[in-house]
Amino acid sequence: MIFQIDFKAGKPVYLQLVDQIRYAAAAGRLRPGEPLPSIRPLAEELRVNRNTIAKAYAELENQGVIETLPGKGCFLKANSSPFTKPIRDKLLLTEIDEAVVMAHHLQIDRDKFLALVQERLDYFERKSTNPNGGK
Amino acid sequence: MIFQIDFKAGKPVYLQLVDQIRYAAAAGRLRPGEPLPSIRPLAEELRVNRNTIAKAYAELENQGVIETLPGKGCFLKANSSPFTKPIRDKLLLTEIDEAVVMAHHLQIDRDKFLALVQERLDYFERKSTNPNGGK
DNA sequence: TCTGCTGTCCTATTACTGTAGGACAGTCGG
DNA sequence: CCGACTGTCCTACAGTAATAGGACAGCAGA
Repeated sequence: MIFQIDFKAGKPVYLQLVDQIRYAAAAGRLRPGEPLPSIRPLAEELRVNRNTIAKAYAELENQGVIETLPGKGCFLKANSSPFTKPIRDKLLLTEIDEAVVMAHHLQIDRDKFLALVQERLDYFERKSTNPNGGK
Repeated sequence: MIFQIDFKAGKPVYLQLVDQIRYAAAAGRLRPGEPLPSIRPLAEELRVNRNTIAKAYAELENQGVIETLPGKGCFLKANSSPFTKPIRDKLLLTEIDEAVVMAHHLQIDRDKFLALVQERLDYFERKSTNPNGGK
C-alpha cells in the first residue's frame, strides 16, 4: 500500500490520504479487515508529521471507513457508513448532482455522461471483485 | 433570482453562491445572456461585503460560467468551459469517481445508483428545457 | 515487567483563507 | 461633463485550518 502525496497540490496532505484510502477501498485494493500502515512508519515514509496521518485516520473513522483497535492499529471496516438512511441519501445525491452540474457546464451530453458513469462503475466493480484488482 | 445563504453552514459564503449559481444555470433557472444581480445590491440583500459577492463572481468567471462586461455587469455565458478537452475530461471523471466511491461506502448497489443518476439527469433536463423550469 | 510497538491528547506555531472597507476604472443617461 | 451605476484592485484584519512536537495510554512478546 503506497500513497502518493503531492505537496504542491494545494490540497491538504491529510485529505489527499483520506481520498486515496477511500478510493483504494472502493477499488478493492484494500480489503475489509486488512490493516492500514501504522501511523509513525507511514509518517516517516511520507515525510510528514505523525499527527497529519492520525488526522486522516480519524477522519476516515468518522466516515465509518476504518476502525481503530486501541494498541493494535487501524483496519478497514467491513460495513461502512454509520449514517442514517436519509443522511446517506443526501450525501449521495449531493455527489451525483455535482457530477451532473459539472457535465452540464462542460457540455457533455446525457449519453456520453451515462456511458462514462457505467465505465467507472465497471472499473471499480471489476477491481473489487478480482482479488488481484489493485494493480 | 434569490439566493439562500446559511451563515452557520461552515461553508464559505462565496462558495455557497458559486454552487447555487452553477446549479441554477444547469437547471435552466438562469439562462445564457441573462444578467446576474449586481454586486452591491446583492451584497446588501444578503448582508455581506461586496467583495464576498465579487469573489464568487470572479470564481465563476474563471470557471467560464459567467462573463463580465466592464461597467455593465455580469452575464451568464452561453458556451461554458474555457478548458481544453483533456482537462474537461479529467474534471468530469473526478466528479464521477467521487460519486461512485461514495456509493460504494454507502453500500448503494449499482442499479440503485444508476437509477438515481438517471433521475437527476431527468430532473435537470426537464428544468432546463422548460422555460418555466425554475419554480 | 520491561521494551517496543500501537494510536491519542494537548499545545503551539504557522500559514492561509474568508471577509471587509477605501479608492479607482469603465459605462451610460441626464 | 457630471452623477450614478457597473465591477476591480489594494490593503488589512481575524479566524481557522494544517501541521508539528512532547507526553500519555493500551497491547503484545521477550
